[in-house]
Amino acid sequence: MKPKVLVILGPTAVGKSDLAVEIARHYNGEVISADSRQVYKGFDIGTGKITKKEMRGVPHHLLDVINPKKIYSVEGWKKDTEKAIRDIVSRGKLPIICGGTGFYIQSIVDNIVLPDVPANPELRKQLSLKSTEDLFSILTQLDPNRANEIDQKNPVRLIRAIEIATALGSVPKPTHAKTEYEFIQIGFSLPLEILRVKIHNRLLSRMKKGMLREAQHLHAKGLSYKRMEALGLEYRYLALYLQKKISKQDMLQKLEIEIGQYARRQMQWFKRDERIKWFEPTQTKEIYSWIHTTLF
RNA sequence: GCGUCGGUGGCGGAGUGGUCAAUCGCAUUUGACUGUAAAUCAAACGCCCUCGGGCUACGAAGGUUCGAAUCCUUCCCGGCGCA
Repeated sequence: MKPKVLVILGPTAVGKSDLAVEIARHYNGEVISADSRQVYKGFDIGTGKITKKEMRGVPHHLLDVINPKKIYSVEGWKKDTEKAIRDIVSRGKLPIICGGTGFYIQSIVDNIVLPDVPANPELRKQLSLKSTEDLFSILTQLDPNRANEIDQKNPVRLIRAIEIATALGSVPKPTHAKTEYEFIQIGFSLPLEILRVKIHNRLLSRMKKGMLREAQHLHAKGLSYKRMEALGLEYRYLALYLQKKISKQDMLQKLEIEIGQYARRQMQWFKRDERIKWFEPTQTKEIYSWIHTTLF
């Protein structure tokens, strides 16, 4: 029988992290974070990273694994996570993946094998100057099949596809390898209106906790505003505010909206995976009984 | 009270006689997702039916005109200036 891995997912602000700790304590588990921003060192308050105290003795993996100046992505996360799972299982404990980055989660659950083409900064820089139309026609020449399926107006996708096609001659179809684990996915959700209220309150509390200072500090230590903007949400708007490009009020207002939109996008992603068993975070009893029967 | 500028769709804000259900931005909704995924991107968005069309709309009411968001009159509301 394959070892089981529990996956706890859901949109931002539903309260995944706390529940993950609870469940980990209950089932002798360790948590692996599936959050594309919490991997960065120093991104604490703005990402709502769990604190040592909140971990309550439960080991957490994939937090603070890299300097934010460096680019981290699915590939790295997947490799690191595979390693963490192996390690946790070998010690007879239950791995619990917890996070809201759908793509990361899917990469491990479906064991997506992505083409092994490292980023080509030189090429990316060059391509980033081109219009989407140009990018599309370049891709069409390199790999008409991929061009046929790709989102023609999405520069990020186009650039990556060109990057792969340049290295490999064409863009191979992604394959799904067999997994050595059985993933059990449980999702937490709440109606958007409620999520928005929680987001509002959380934003204020993050401000009180010194999110602004955190951003200032990161910049003082050499993290460019440009990079912060690229990372999105909190750090993007904090950076804009610190550069005096927007007012504080604007920052808070826009952030609240954008985080809500982000939550929507997360749900959009998760929605299509029918294997996910959904709960509202308050249904503790049901959650535990379901986990119990699926786990054993 | 007088003068003046203005009142446009959920909001901001174009449009100043026809081609306007009304540019655009935002919000909202729906959706995409092959190494940036908190990123990136798309569609819809007055109401009613199927393309096409019909209906109701640009503060209110009248009027001018073949035709008005656009011109005129009165009224209501807001900003500013003078009292």
